[in-house]
Amino acid sequence: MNEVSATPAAPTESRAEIVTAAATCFMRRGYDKTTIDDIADALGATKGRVYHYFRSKSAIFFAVYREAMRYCFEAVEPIVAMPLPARERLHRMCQAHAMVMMTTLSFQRGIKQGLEIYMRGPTTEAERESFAELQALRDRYEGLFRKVLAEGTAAGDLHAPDIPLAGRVILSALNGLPDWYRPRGDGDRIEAIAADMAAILMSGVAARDTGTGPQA
Amino acid sequence: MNEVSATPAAPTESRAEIVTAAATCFMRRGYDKTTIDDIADALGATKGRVYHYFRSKSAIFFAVYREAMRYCFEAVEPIVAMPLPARERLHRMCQAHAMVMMTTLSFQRGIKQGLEIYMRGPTTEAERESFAELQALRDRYEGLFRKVLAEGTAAGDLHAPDIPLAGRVILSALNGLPDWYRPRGDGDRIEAIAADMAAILMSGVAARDTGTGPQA
DNA sequence: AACTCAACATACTTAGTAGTATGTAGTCAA
DNA sequence: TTGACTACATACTACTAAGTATGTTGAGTT
Repeated sequence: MNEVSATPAAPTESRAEIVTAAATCFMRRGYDKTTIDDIADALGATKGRVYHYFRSKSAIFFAVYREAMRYCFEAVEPIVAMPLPARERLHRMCQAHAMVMMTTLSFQRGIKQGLEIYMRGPTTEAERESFAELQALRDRYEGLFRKVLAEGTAAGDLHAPDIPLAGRVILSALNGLPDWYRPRGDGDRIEAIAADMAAILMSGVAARDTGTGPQA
Repeated sequence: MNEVSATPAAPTESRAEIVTAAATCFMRRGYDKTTIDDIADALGATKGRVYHYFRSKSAIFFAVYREAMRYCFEAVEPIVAMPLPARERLHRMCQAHAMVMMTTLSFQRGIKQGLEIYMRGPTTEAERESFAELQALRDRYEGLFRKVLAEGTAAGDLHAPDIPLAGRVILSALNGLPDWYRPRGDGDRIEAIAADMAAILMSGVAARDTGTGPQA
C-alpha cells in the first residue's frame, strides 16, 4: 500500500479550481484574449500553478470542454432511456439541455469560441487527438437527440423527415442560449425560458388551428 | 468640377476585394488566427495595401460584418412588407435567411467568432463606436422577425407568447447553419435545407395528429 | 517635363503572451 | 534530520503579429 501515495485531496481540488477559473475567464474575456496570467490572477496564484497541472493553454480549454459536455450528458442521457413516448422524452431533453446551458453558463459560453479556434487548424499532434476526442463526444451527444427523433418518427408521435437536420436545428437553437441569456436575480425564470424554448421546438411558432388542411 | 477627382473605379474595387479576401480568411482560419499578412497573401499583395484602406484589423472585421448584414437585409427586409399573412411571411423570411447563410457562407462564418471577441471588451473608442453600430444593425434585423411574429400572433395565424424568445430561437437555429453546413457540388440542395429548416421552425418536430386535444 | 498624389511595397519597431527554467517552502517517510 | 518530492512562485526567453515609417511606381495635371 505504500507504492502509490494516498491520493491527497488538495491537488485534485486545485486542478478543478483552475478549470472553473478558466471557464469564468473564457466567458468574460473570450478564449483567445484570456491569458494564462488572467486565469492565475483569478485564483490569486501565478502561472506556475497553472502550468504545474496543465501542459498548455489548449489543455485547459479541453478540460473546460469536457466538463461542459459532462454536465450536458448528466442532464440529458438519463431521459433517453425513460419509459416514455419519444415525443415526451425529446421535450424533456430540450428542456434539460436549455437548463444546463443556463446553470453552467460560464462553461458553455467559454467553449463556443474556443472550439471554433481549434476547429480550423489543430497545430500539434496532441491537440489533434484531444480535438478528435471532443468531436466524438459532441457527435455522441447529438446522437442522443437523433436516436429519440428516429424512434419518435418511427412511432408516429414525432415528425422529422430529415433527422440529422432536425437535430441540428434543435441543438443550434438551444446552444444559442449562452449568446443572449444573462443571469438575473430571480431563480425560476430559467425554467420558464427552458420550457418555452422546448415548446417552440416541439410545436413551432405557427398557430395550430389554421392550416389544418385545405378544406375550402 | 476639378476640386474632387473623378472617382476612379479601381480603389473601390480594391477595397471590396480586401473585404472579400478577409471574409474567406476569417472563415478558414478564424478571425484571431488570421493575420493581416494572410489577407494580403490571399490577394497576392502585402500589408501595405491592406493598411492603405483600413486603419486596423478590427476595421476590416467591421467591414465584413456590415457586408454580411447587408446580404441579410436585402434578402429578408422585402418580405416583411409583402401583402401576405404573417405566417407565410415568417416562413419565407426563415427560408431566405437560411439561404443567405449558405450562399454567403464565408461572410457569415467569419463573423460569428469575431463578434464574440469584440463583445467582451471593445478596447479603443473607435471600436466601441463601430461595435455599437453593428449591434444596432443586428437589433434592427431581429426586429424584423419580432415585428412579423407580433403581427401574426395578433392576427392569430402565429402563436408566440414570448416574442423576443421566439425570435431568438429562430435566429439561433438558422445562424447555426455556418457551423455545420459545408457546400457541395449540387446547387439546389441548399434550397431543400432552407425549406426543411423553415418548416421545422414553423411547425416543430412534434407530429400533428397526436396531442390535438385531451379527447379520451 | 517637372510636380503631385494615390496606391501600393518594403523594412522596421514593439508589445503582449505562451511556454520554460529555475528557485523555494512545506510535508512525509525512514 | 535529512533526503526527496510535491506544489507551487519567480524570472526569463522567444516568438508572433499588429501597427508604423518610409520608399517606389505609375498615372494624371499643367
